[in-house]
Amino acid sequence: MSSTKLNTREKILKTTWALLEANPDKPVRMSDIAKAAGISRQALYLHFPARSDLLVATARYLDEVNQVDRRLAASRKAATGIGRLDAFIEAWGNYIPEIYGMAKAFWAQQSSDEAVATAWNDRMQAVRHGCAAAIKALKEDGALTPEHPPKQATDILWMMLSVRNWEQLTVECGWSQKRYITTMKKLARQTLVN
Amino acid sequence: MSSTKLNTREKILKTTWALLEANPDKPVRMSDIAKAAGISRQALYLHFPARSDLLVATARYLDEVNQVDRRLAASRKAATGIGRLDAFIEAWGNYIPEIYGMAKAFWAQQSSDEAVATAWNDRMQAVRHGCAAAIKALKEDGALTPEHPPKQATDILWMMLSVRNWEQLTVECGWSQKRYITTMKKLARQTLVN
DNA sequence: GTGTCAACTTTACACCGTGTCAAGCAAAGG
DNA sequence: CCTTTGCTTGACACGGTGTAAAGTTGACAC
Repeated sequence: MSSTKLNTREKILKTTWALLEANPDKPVRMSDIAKAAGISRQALYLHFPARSDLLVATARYLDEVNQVDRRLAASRKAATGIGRLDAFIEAWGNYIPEIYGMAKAFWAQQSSDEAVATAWNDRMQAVRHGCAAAIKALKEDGALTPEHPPKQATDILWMMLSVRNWEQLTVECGWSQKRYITTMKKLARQTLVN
Repeated sequence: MSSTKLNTREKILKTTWALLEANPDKPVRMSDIAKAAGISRQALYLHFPARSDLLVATARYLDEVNQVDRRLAASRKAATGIGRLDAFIEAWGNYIPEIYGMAKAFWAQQSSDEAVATAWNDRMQAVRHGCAAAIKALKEDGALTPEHPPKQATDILWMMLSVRNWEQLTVECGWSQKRYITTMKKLARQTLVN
């Protein structure tokens, strides 16, 4: 069988993610992975030159499992107006909570290698891109009014707290972050039932 | 001088944070810290039995620097209504962005020790507590209407994305997370200018 | 002065996880 | 039968953490 190597590689990736998922708090050692996959530690290095390569490959492997390409495509070619929002929720709704779990597990791996961080940033960026595209599309549909409407103070607080995590999304949506927060503060004062 | 040891300890903590801040992407080694502080590596272990202890101590040290206690107190005993929001913004406004930078630097240290993770979780929790208290207080003041008002789709998307990060806050504010998202989706459909 | 104690120094080393090197082995396929 | 492929075992170098032991310096007590 010439596909033995491919099978082993697949098995390694599967096992790696299984271990990461099972221990989202502790770094998983190469020897642990080898043992769980039923192969020698050296065979691991035969397939992946370094631990960081294995981690990056596992991240890519998860893209397939989670059909990220399909989601990206789906959220791009969605209908208009309310249909767009439905499509967006359908495409990303269950993936967004999951990707946080994955990020946590990879974070715990403590790889100092930049490739691992980059690979993961790319994945988070894909989600942000998807969200930004959806918002933009809704805006173009006229489903959103261009000005910020009055908001409740809770909303403003939520946004102040979340804007840091999603600063890239803010930029992609064409909102200046600083100005955004300032506006939020101002609106908070205006809209409070004082 | 009997305060030599205290001075050295202070110097170590200061140096450690300086190095963390300077390299928020790379783990800082004990030898690096010792060198920067102008002492031997062993002196470090004399003050802090392990690297994780030093990291935890540095986190606590930052609490003092950032006057977290004062902020917590200030956001608790604030005025009512609009004054509360002002007090909240004054107390936490500049700290919240900063704490993300700190978290990043500590995250990069790749300490597998649970104490470090716990220490940092506690700090993030303190911020969440502060926010939750402010929101609750505003609610009690009657500054917020009890029902969710109509929202723009952007708001809902923001919240859907941020709710994961701040699930604890959701709980503390007495909101069920699942129900929150469901409500958000429903409101999104209702309020879209379709 | 002498002695003592505390803070720190230097040197050396054990441990652990990553990554490497070398030699061997079993099975598929010409 | 012989070669190639995909693995095996065993040994080891390296770097960073943490430990152990003996030596040095300076402040203060008597």
